[in-house]
Amino acid sequence: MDKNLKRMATMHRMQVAGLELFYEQGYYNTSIDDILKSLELSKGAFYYHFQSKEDFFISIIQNLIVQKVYGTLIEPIEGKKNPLVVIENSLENALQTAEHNEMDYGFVLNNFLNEFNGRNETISRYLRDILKIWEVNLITLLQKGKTDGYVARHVNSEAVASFLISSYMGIRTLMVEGSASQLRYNYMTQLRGYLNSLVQRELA
Amino acid sequence: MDKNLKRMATMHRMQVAGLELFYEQGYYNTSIDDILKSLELSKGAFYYHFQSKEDFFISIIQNLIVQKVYGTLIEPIEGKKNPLVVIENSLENALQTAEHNEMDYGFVLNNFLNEFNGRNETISRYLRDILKIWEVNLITLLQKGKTDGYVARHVNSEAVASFLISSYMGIRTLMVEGSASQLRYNYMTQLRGYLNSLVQRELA
DNA sequence: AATTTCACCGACCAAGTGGTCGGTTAATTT
DNA sequence: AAATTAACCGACCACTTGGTCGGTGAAATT
Repeated sequence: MDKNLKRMATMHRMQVAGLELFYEQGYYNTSIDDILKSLELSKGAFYYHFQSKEDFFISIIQNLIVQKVYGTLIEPIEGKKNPLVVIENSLENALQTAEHNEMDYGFVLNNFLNEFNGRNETISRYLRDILKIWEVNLITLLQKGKTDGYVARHVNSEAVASFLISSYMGIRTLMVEGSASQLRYNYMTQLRGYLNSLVQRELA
Repeated sequence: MDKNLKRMATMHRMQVAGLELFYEQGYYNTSIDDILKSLELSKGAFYYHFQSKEDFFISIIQNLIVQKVYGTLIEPIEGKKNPLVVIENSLENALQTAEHNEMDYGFVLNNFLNEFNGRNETISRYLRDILKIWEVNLITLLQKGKTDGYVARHVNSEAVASFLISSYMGIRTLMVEGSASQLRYNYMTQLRGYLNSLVQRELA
């Protein structure tokens, strides 16, 4: 049991350091030695715990990236009342967190998706699955919003979800270059305008 | 003169092959040898024409990427009449082109921006400059649209431009994973809804 | 005809790359 | 106390990387 704890602790340390470097420098541009150097661990330790660099990255996806996306984008919208308000708040919070992170390199999922798209199908699938979960949650929430009278009937929930995800991924990339606060503010004004067009109006 | 022609021709061949491979596999994941192999040229030829891999990529940006972005996104909107219609058409056309490209790996600018963000400041700047040109053109167009009575006065042109760019970059990333046609269609419906909220309404 | 220049060749280099493997050490089991 | 095992070390391997450099043949200059 104590053994298992140590094992888990070391693996976790590696995963955390790995995600940080992969996120900062990219997967292909980060060597296993880079990660090990920052931890003062050896190749032996790495290959004792993980089968390969790819296997290592997949474990990072499953253990860290999934939770990250869940925590910031999915849990905050689960089973809440007014979808449009909830979505607006979740995105605003996510952007604010990013803005205050001085080492921001963009939306984790988007960056890795971009790096692996068409180059590593296995990893791409894992990443796309997470995005899919977000998408499904958005769609479900919007549909429920219709029956609850918050969202207009004519709204195409799938299309709205894609549009929201797209715009969020894009603005996160733009924010990396600086003037994040201004971009966030402008983005939110436009997002509010867009969301407003989906509101179920009172019948006259 | 004839010499210069040959020089230019070889450089151009390298740049075209380079862009193709960098776009497909990423910059860091593509070696100079990869490019040379596809051209049956040698290292000597490469370093005769270019100083380094980075120098080579910068020349690709200036000679190919700039034109690409200009042709698909900037020229189609320059000096036209109704901004909202023009923008809608330019984005729809760009998405259609991407959709019919069977080897689509996303929006060139977005992909490279992602790969170099925070890792190579020199290259990042070149890429951001191109994006900036697009942005400025959008803003100018929207402002002119206000004086021409197409765009509502209250509209924040900068914010709209950022929002449009964001959403476009995002949808292009999503389209890589497949079902491009459905995504494009859905995106366009939402975009139209959004653009519609910017229209200058007739005064009653 | 002799010389210089252009465009290119390809062997070579140091510095990495992901991955292997025979140890070692401290803690558990027996 | 002896044997086993989990966790880790670090030298090593084959291979790839970006980049260098002394050539070479054909074309242009002289």
